[in-house]
Amino acid sequence: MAKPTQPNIRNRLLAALAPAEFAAVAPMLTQVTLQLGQPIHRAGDGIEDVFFPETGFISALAVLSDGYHLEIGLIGAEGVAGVSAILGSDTSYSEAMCQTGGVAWKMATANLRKAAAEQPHFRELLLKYVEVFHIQVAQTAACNAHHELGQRLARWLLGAHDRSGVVELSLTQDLIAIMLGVRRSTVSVAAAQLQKAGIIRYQHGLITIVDRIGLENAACECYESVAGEYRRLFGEHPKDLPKAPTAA
Amino acid sequence: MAKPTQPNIRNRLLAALAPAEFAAVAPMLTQVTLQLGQPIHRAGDGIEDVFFPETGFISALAVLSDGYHLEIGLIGAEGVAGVSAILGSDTSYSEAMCQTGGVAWKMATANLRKAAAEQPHFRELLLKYVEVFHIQVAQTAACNAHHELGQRLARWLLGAHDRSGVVELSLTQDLIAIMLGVRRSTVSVAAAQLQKAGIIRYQHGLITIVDRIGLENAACECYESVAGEYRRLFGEHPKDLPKAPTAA
DNA sequence: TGAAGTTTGTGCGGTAACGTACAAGAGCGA
DNA sequence: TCGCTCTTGTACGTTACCGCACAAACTTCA
Repeated sequence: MAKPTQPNIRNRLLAALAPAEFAAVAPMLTQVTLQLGQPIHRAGDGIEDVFFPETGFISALAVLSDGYHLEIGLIGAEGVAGVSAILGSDTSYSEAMCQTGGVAWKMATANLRKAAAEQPHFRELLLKYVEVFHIQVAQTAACNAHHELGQRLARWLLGAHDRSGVVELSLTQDLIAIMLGVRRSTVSVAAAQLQKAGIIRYQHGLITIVDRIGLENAACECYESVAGEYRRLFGEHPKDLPKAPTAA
Repeated sequence: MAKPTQPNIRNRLLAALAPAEFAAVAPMLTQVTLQLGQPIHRAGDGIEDVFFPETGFISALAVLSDGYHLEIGLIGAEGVAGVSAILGSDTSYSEAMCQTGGVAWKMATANLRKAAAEQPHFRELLLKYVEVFHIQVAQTAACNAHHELGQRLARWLLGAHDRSGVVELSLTQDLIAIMLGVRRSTVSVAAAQLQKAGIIRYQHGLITIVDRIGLENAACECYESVAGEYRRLFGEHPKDLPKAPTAA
């Protein structure tokens, strides 16, 4: 249970490795459970381990000195938390926090570097992931400046749906407001509109995605644009994209 | 004139190389002149060459489908335009455009990869630069969402000052408005306030920084926070930072 | 079943920036 | 020197979101 076998791996970076590469990397992985709200990395602190999520997702957050938080990227089974370590840095510039309960593979930073040095394909994959994550952050910057909250909320829920794989998300509007960098009451209004349109349903910390297509239509282009980059990373066709299931 | 000698190099990434490494890299460099407004990379196009600025600076821009532009990062002599190529991608996700006349060293992407593979210190330096650039983008995302335009304008002017090294910047308010993702008239109001405070002076496409310290005080924390990361990249002490000169 | 804590709805004055329009000033070329 | 173009100032109604406050609804647990 503590050590992975590749057929059971859901993290797509690890799953994309050739069997020989995976065999070399597997002993460095330890399965850990992530709790809702658990801090993964703290801004300015050292990165001891990186995390390859299996289920659930992790938010990367920029933190300003007045305590303001803003999500800059979501990390799920398609990625890894701790891109700074991949690039050779010892400290995390962003805060990383688990937004759902979940399971992840933990790897010590020193092992990550060793593996990246010895497995060229692994290194290339990690760097390409860094690039797509970078694109996600850049798109988020433009999105925050230009798109309305309703669209951004829809976009965020789509990202959370993709990464969690479930239609019922344990999320308060308060938490979402922090992620999107707006007032909680502003989220409340935008969420009410989505609910009125029959796209989502929610009560008391539980959001249900009822109409995935409707949610995609309500979101800005930023969702599809970033999702396309992730598909490209894993060599998927632009069409025939596998979609997470939708509630009745 | 077409080939560099290291003592004359102003680009700090190239200047930081050991003499032997530089000797290996130098034959790959060609000096080019950049014109104001010249596109360096186009979003979605291939990256044929990367550019190490010597003088002047380049903006990286996110572009949305409605034509909206927003600057996500500034690149001057401390960096290189074309981070995607460093990470192994063939296409640029962002638009890069020269904002001032200037000179840069051009290097073919294939040569960049060859050099990075053969010169480990060069590769490490490039990846660490990518990380700091990433920090800059993330900080900009939070800044756009949270700080007022007056502060953001001051921050942007400081970045332009640092990278150009001159106090007289040939920049219209129209261009600055695009960079900051706001109306031109909004920039006009914010710029007038800075001028009234005696911090800058401007007329018809020429902005002069009169009071550098005043500008730093008018800017949000984001300037200092990112500038500190760049100092760290080049191993400078947090204090004793070299400042560009200020107009009388 | 009652109390306490959490989550959400709603209202309201305030404000930064939008969107647009027009006028005035500055520089450039004929 | 006269116009044309580029750049900047300014105005004004509109809007999205802030900042805050309070009530209502739901959940949990004693």
